[in-house]
Amino acid sequence: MSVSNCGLADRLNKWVSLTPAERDALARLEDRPRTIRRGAVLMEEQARSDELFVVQQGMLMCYVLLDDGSRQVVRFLFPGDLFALSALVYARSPDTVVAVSNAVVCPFDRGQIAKLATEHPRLFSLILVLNQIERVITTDRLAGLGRTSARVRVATLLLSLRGQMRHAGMEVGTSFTPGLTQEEMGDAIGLTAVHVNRMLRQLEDDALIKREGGRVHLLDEAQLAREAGYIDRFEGLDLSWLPPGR
Amino acid sequence: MSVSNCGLADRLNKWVSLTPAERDALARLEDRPRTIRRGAVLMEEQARSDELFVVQQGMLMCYVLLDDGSRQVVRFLFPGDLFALSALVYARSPDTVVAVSNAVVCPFDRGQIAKLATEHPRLFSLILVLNQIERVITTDRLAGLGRTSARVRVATLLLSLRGQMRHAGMEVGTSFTPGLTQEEMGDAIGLTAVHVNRMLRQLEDDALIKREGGRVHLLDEAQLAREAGYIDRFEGLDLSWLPPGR
DNA sequence: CGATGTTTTGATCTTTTTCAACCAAAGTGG
DNA sequence: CCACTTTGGTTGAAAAAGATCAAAACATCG
Repeated sequence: MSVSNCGLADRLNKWVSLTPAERDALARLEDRPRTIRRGAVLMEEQARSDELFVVQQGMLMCYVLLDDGSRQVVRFLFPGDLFALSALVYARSPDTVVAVSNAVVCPFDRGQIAKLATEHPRLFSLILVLNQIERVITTDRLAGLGRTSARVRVATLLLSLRGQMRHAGMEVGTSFTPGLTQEEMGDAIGLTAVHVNRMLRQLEDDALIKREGGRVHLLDEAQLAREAGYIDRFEGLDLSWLPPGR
Repeated sequence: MSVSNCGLADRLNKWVSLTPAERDALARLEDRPRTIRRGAVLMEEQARSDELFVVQQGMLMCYVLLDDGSRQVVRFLFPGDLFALSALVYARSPDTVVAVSNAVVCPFDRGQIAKLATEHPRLFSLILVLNQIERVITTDRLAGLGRTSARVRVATLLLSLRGQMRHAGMEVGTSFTPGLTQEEMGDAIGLTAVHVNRMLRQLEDDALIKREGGRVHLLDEAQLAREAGYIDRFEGLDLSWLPPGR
């Protein structure tokens, strides 16, 4: 059981050393794995739902549709990510979740969270920590959309996708496969597919990246990160305040 | 003590009926009120800090500065809001916090949160709930920045500022005082001050709003909300899963 | 009253979108 | 296995949205 299935436990165990009871509790969140195929919609915006999920394998994305038909991708999900936590607050999902690649997700009941809250204060605290990290990442993206150029947004997207994959335990070196169409990229960073294409070409002409097939090579990572002002929000955490594990 | 000081307890008490012990615990978070003057910087981006805060009175904003000197306001704070929760994860603040009006805030230690986690599971759960609401609001803003026009963004800003004020227990009817310069508004919605001005004028010419002094009247709220696709994220919560209070 | 900061307006410039066409790769059905 | 459709990528030209620059009008506050 405890072999790396790339779920939540492995993610958390990098930060604290989980007790056997805690491992058990986490395992219970992931005891109903569900396989979904690329392109499948896991949850529709506005649909009733009271389940939360852990991603175990693959890549998914969350988006909202605006009145004029345009789409905004609000988040990409990778193994170890929790999602649909909004079910803790709203009866209807605020966004649509779709699988970008084949994937495995594990639904679990809201009641499990209440149980964690009373029986495993440290685990529950870690969920708050995850939430907090996400919030900071989302505000980084907010600043990117509000105040940076198309070129910088594309560079940032590449860096952050790779960063997320790395943190999810996928093997990624200086080259990786985003697995997104240029349209999807554009919807994530507020650009048209056409303009994403031009910016990718520009980055390639400037010898910052190289593309072949679906693969992207980051040729000058330092320069990219400098231009993008990219900060890895999974680095340098300080969790010394956490209550003891049970 | 329990008279409405517009702090966290009053906010939470609208959703659940707090036990005496819970009220006590919350009161302890707010036992060191600090008064700050309009314009004062409460916390600098990148500064070390391990305190969290509750807003008791007034209005503050959080922003980040980008490399090119531009600014993005990421959040406005009102009475009852928690902030600097990022201190639970990072040793350095990701953003700058400044008072937009004279204000009263209450700092408290990270350890208090750990204590809540073990002793008051329901309160701790409610903090997660607050966090979740914020996250959804932030993604709404993300979609706004990525995919909506300047006019819509200005309309949304007005509606959401008023919404936040109302939820903080301030008296606001169809007219209210944003208390922001047009530059600050622009920095919140990714526009220049000049363009904010033009959009405000346009909304006024279309008889959707009226301005006098610092006051804004929402003349046709229904139409504004329709154009903006505005959703009040403090409405319609479902907190039935919460563990019992202690 | 002078000094400073904010709002307003016009003119011009830049960035990004829109529209349209074409191409390559990958499926699909016969 | 081959036409055929579909999907995604690429490029150019024109249009639109918003930014930038500059100046003047207003406010506010010592």
